[in-house]
Amino acid sequence: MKARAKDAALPRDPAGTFRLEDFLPYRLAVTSARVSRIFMRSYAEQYGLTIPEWRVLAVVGRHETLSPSVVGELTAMDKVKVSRAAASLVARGLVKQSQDPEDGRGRLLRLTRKGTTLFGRVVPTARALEEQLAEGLSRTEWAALSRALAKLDAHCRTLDIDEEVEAEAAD
Amino acid sequence: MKARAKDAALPRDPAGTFRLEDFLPYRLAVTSARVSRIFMRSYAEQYGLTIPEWRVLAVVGRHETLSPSVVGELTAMDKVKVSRAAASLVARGLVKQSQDPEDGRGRLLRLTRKGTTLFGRVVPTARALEEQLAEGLSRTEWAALSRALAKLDAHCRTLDIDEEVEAEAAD
DNA sequence: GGCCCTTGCTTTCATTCAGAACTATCCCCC
DNA sequence: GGGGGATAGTTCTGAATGAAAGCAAGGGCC
Repeated sequence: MKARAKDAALPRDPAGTFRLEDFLPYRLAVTSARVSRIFMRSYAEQYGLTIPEWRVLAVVGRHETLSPSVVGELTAMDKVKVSRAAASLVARGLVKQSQDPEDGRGRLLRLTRKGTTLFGRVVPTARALEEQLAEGLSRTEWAALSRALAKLDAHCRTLDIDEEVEAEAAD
Repeated sequence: MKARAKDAALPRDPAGTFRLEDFLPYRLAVTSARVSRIFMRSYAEQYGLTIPEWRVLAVVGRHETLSPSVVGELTAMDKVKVSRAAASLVARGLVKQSQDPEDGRGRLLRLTRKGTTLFGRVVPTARALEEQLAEGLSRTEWAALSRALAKLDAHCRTLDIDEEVEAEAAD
C-alpha cells in the first residue's frame, strides 16, 4: 500500500462521516444483546435458569454424560463459566457430577431425573421463542442470516488465530 | 391446542434431539461475542479505549455537541454506561463536558482537539477491521446479513414492547 | 521409579455491569 | 408562585465476569 493512495483516500472519506448506526459490528452486538435479553428473561422467569445454565443443560441433556471440558467446547464458554453453571445446577439437583473412573482429574456430568424433566420443558419454550423471532423474517432471510453467521463465525476464528500467532511472534 | 395434538407432536420432536449448535439465538450470541472481542482487543491495544468509550467518541465526534441522553439513544447504551464512559473520556482529556445553558439538568459533550485527533485515527482502524471481517463473506452475503439484522432488531423491539405491556397488565 | 511438565477443574480476586436509589432541575397546574 | 410529578445524570450495591492462581492427577522421559 503506497502512502499516496492512503492520503488520497482520506479527504473523500473523512472521519466525521462515520455512522455508528451503519457499522455492522456495532449492529451485530446490539441485536445480539436484544435477542439475548429476551431469552434470558424467559428462562429466568419460567425456570430460574441463567443462559450459561441453560446451555449446560442443553448439551448435557443431549449427550447423556459429558465432561465439563467438552461442555465448554460445545457451548463456547470458558471453563470458569461451565464450572459455575454446573455447580449451580448440581446444587439445584438438576445435574449429577461424578468422578470419571478412567481419569482421576475428570468429572462426568449427567442429568438427574429432575433435570431431564426440566430439560423436556425448556426445549419447547426455547423453540417457541426462536419461532417467534423467526416470524420477523422471511424463510429466505432467516436462512441467509444463518448462513452468514456461520461464515462470519468461521472467519473470525481464522482472524483470532492470526492475532494469536502475531502475539506469540512478538515475544 | 388440544392435548392430543401436543402428545402426538412430542415423539417426533423429543427434547433429546435439540441441537444447541443449530439454535440461532445461541449462534448469534457466540458470533457477536467473537466479533466484539476482536474489536475490543484492537481498540484497547491501539488506543486504550473500551467499546462503550469508542461508541461515545463515535457519536459525539459525528454530532459536534450532544447530550448524554441522546448519546444513549444513538449508542444503544443505558445512561449509566454513558455516564461512566463519558467520565472516563473527560478524565483523559478527550471530551469536554459542560452545562446545557438551556437546561440546568442537562450536560453537553463535545470532543476536545485531542479527542478529535484520536477520533480521526480510530475511525480508519474501525473501518479496516470491518473490511477484514467482510472478507469472509461475499458482498451478497454481507448485504443479506445487514438486512436480516435490521429486520431482526426491529422485530425484537416489538417483542420487547409486547412483554412490557404484559408486565404492566400483571400488576 | 521419581522428577517435571501438562491437563482438568475449582477457587480467588479485581473489574464490570445492570438495576435501584439519589440529587438536582424543570414543568405543569392549581 | 409553590407543590407534585417528571426528567437528566450520577452514585451506590449486589451479582456476574474473566484472568490468574491453586490444586490434584496424569504421563513422559531420564
